[in-house]
Amino acid sequence: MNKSKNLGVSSRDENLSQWYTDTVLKAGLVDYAPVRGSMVIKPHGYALWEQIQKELDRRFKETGHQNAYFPLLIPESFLKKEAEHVEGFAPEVAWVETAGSEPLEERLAIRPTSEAMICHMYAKWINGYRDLPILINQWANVMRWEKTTRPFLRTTEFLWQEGHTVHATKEEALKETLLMLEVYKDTVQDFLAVPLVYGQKSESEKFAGAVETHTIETILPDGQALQMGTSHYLGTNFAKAFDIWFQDKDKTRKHPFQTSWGVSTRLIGGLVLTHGDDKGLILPPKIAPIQIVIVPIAAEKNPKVNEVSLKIKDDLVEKGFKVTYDNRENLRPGFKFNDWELKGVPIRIEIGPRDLEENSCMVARRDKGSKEKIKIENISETCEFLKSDIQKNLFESAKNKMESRILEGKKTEEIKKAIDSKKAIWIPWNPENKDLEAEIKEKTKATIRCLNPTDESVAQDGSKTKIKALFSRAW
RNA sequence: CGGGGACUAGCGCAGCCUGGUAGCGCGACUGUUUUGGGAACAGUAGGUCGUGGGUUCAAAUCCCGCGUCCCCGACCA
Repeated sequence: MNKSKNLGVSSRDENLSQWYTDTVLKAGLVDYAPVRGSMVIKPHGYALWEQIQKELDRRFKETGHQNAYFPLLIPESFLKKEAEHVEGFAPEVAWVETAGSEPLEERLAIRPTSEAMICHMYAKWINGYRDLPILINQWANVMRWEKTTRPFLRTTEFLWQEGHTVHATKEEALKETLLMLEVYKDTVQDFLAVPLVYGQKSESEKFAGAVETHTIETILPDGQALQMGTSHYLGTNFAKAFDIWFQDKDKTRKHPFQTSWGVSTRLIGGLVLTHGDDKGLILPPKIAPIQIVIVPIAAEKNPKVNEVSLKIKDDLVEKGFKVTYDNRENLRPGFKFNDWELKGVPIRIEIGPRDLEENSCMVARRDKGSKEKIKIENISETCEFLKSDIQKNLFESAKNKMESRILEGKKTEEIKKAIDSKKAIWIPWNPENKDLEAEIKEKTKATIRCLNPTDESVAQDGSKTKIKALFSRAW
């Protein structure tokens, strides 16, 4: 690679952080905007978000949810109603205090999340059990004034979806919480090919105002965890704070049970960090906005190259592939190969005069870097195979690598060593006994990413437990 | 939010220490030859040196404030 041309990215192994910044910028996913922590999501990056949206939205609707849209601005008094909630978000909230030159009577928060606004509305809408369940999702932007920002992974403003549901019974709400975690898990693993660990959050790590938080996380190449989505069981905490009541079948007035769940553009960050290499992005075929790029060689002198390329393109489009024909005249083929590799396109077809003589073309796969000669009549079959094989290969190799970064330990003393060697580690844990969690964080910077069931073991305080905790540092 | 670094043409950088007419490479544009892993030659265009103050006859260069970014730590989808 010719780095002096400045089209390359830095080494992934040497400095993952720098590699990430280079890659998202040079692959054209984002650009920095003038306000600290804010970014432009450029077309190639936004196309990834659109793919994620499309896939999730379909699954939300299949599970009975509807989309709606709630306002951006939340009166300060609403935000204050749930004590833990306001405390959790207070440091990150941006406020609107004036309109034109007039100071507002009440400050308005730019939503850091929408529980307050949505619960206020739900209180109006819910009267009896026949009004339940309410299963609403919204696609929106939110704002959190973060201290350290990185494109996609943590930005001041970000795009996400937030589901907010209301149920007559606790069982139904708990079931919903886990159902949506399952939807996230399937989408991320199957569609983004990003392997996950998942489970419940500890008390200290859960969402401000929730009873339970369930999470999906991936362990990145540097051994650090990235939280990629959360699903919360809110119990009646918000119903009480926002005065949401319903009259049940037994004629008594009750608070309903709620959930909320969300994933954000951070998913794109996780996708990039999981699959890239020193040439740039690698996109799994299912999410790739461009699955196949066709690069013609010496087409200006050989009109037939153009003709055949376009025919192949049409055939592949007809078969349902997302195909781009790169007929830019001013660039040589070698440049185009590198350019599309940087952008992560999974399959590349090369066609030149030599191929025409043999009725063949070259087909290259981005994940392994290999290429082979294929008869033109077999192209769509080959692409069909590559589409599923690349998807499978990316997930399996990412999964193996992730698993090699997760250790099974017995004692809390093992945590430091694991963290120092860039690993995450499971430790038998008694969640009731919390002081040690803070101490471990102090000493090792590792936090509990999630809790999972395990065989009966001895916990940190010598008690018997059937729970283990995954410790790692977090991005 | 602390500690360190950066900001000069679209991109990457030199110039700053020691103040005195803004430079290099890549890219862009025009033309010709090229095209199977980042093309070659010739010509052309492109800059209020991040921003606001100060010192000076004179500031990209020295001093102070502010902004944004990067790296490393403390807090978080």
